[in-house]
Amino acid sequence: MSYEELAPRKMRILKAIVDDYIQSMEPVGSRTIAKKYEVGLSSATIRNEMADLEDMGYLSQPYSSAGRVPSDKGYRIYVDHLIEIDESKFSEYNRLLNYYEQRINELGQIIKVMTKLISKATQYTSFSMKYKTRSSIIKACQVVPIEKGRALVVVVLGNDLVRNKIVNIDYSIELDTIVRLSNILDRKLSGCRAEGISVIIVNEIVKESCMDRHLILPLVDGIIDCLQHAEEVELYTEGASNLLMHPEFFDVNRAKAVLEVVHDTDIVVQLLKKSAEAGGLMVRIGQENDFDEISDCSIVTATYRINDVELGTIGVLGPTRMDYQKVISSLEYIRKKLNQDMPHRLEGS
Amino acid sequence: MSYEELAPRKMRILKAIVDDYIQSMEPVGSRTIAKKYEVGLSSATIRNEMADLEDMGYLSQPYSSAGRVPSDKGYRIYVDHLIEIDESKFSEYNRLLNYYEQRINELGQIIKVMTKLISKATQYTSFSMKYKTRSSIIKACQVVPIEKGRALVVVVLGNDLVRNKIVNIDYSIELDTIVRLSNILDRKLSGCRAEGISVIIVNEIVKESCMDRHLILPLVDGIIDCLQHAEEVELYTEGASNLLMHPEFFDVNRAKAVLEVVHDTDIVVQLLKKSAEAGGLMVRIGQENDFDEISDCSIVTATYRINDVELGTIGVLGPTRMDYQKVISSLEYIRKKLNQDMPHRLEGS
DNA sequence: GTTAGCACTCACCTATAATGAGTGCTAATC
DNA sequence: GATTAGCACTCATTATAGGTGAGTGCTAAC
Repeated sequence: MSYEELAPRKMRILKAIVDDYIQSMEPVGSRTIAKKYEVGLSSATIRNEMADLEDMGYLSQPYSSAGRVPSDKGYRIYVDHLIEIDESKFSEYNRLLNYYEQRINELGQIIKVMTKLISKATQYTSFSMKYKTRSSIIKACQVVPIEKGRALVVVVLGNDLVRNKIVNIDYSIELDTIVRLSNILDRKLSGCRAEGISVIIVNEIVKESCMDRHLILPLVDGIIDCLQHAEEVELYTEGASNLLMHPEFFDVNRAKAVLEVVHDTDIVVQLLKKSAEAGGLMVRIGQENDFDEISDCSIVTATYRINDVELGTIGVLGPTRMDYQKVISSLEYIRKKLNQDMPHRLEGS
Repeated sequence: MSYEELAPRKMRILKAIVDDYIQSMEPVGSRTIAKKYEVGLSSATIRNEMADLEDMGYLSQPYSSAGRVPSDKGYRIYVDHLIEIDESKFSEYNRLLNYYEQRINELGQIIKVMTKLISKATQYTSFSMKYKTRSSIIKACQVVPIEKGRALVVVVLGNDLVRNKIVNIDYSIELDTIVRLSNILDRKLSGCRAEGISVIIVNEIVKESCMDRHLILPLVDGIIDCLQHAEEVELYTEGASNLLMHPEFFDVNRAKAVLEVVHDTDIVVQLLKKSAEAGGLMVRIGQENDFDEISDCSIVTATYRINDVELGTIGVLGPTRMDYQKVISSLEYIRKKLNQDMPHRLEGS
């Protein structure tokens, strides 16, 4: 969709309307704009401009003599051209972040904390998603004997994520055989990409171990299982009930529909993944969302990368009448923060 | 609290009132009882009995000329003495359960599925909690080398739960040293209870490995870390938004307060743990709950054990006006089901 | 001990009127 | 030609008042 250029004055008025409506949720009238915002114009002139903006589809009127309300198209132009990102206000994040700093020991944890902060600060619902691994190179793998007939397969993946699975093995296999096997598997498979475990490699393992194929297969299957699970994502939701604070969800049915989406892991992951594809920041407004249940909601997502390694995606879901400025600024702020903090963290522990 | 004995007729009337109110949420009048329920009495007589029941605190009146509503005390006597558990209706569970049966591969999974079914069937919110491990005997432990200076500690616990942690080790340690160390650790610590890793054992390990103490300590610390995390619980929530379907939560503020509790992992765990202490089935009605936010809610919890091994706790949260009969029957049904299914599962995979 | 009858209470519903924020249009002004 | 002031009109929202009915407590009769 391309948007015709709008005269600067129309832009100013549109911005004022959206700003006001975001704050009050009341249809905003021409007099309000004339009084509260510094557009040196009378209400009558503004009235005319508003009529134009409505004709162009940026505003709409709930009923004939009410004020104007931004349409999805209006929000879109607001988000694309009228927002002023202001990161100066987020010192609160810093304070809270420092508090957590010391106890953060895992890569994903920092994003989790951010998610919590965002939901607190914005009063919307926020999500964070992290691929359990993306660069699924096998860094190391090992077989741990548990007891006769059973062993644990452990795989360490490219980004230090660990996956494991208990497998049943032949009763006849002795403990030290497992240790030997474990070393062979580790040597053969380390460095492999997930999809690179070919039959050829398995054959080599069989040959080198001098053992029967059917004794080894359960172990290899276990390893492959670990890798498949590795494509899973970890989802973290914060502040779902915040949505109930916003008047648009005072109606129980609306609220229920939205909360069902919020609690549906599959849908949320789908939504966040879209952002990852697009890369960087993404705003989907109202009907632009694929799901009808949230056609009166907006989603802002940001996917963070360092050295082309995808760290995760953070998303915020709120009513279409969302404080885009605050949300977008927050996510941008976090991007800076991550770029600043993560590199040393990545080489560090 | 001890409750005075109630005359059988009063009991019958009380049951009728609670049954009706649970279904309709409307204050129930004497005429309704006389017509809909088979107590061969006139409305006037019932009126007198109701007045008595109100005096005794089992009922209350929203306003002077309205019907009666059960009080917490009324629900209590209903739950304790008037419920008929009927498990015949839950064939639906069976059908759904069979569908999932094949894909259940983990111990806790079956409880998760049950949780989902319950929330669907009852239209309330349900939880399941599982200790990540309770019998924290070390079944096996192993050190997996990842790369120079780093290794992965893996601990398999009594109930087949696996925990792991990446630790930094001295740069000078060679790969085969780790393998040797791993075997020593496994031999020395297998069979240990979590709290039984004494300094003596560590000293033995140091001696046998002929290595410096400070080289080994990071590994031992890693193992201990794994065990400490083992006391954590896993919580699973299903159907949070179901609560919004019940009229008592049409008010946004009530709904928000309750949903906040539902989403607060710590509080929910606390609630469910209480049940574990009490053992078996537990019903907490309205004000009996420790948290004000849910003083208009009831919680039914059931902790399941087999051979004194705690499998987990399932809980249902809904409005005080809850279909206790259905909820309690469901949880009892599941207890039967678990006793039937789990034993072979436990020895099996 | 039980029941029928009756006056009384009080939430809830409905209709109507009053209010006021906001508009579109027209004519006067810069 | 663009801007503004003025005015009649629209329509959601709020307040008020009367009517309705479910349910009670009490009394007297069975």
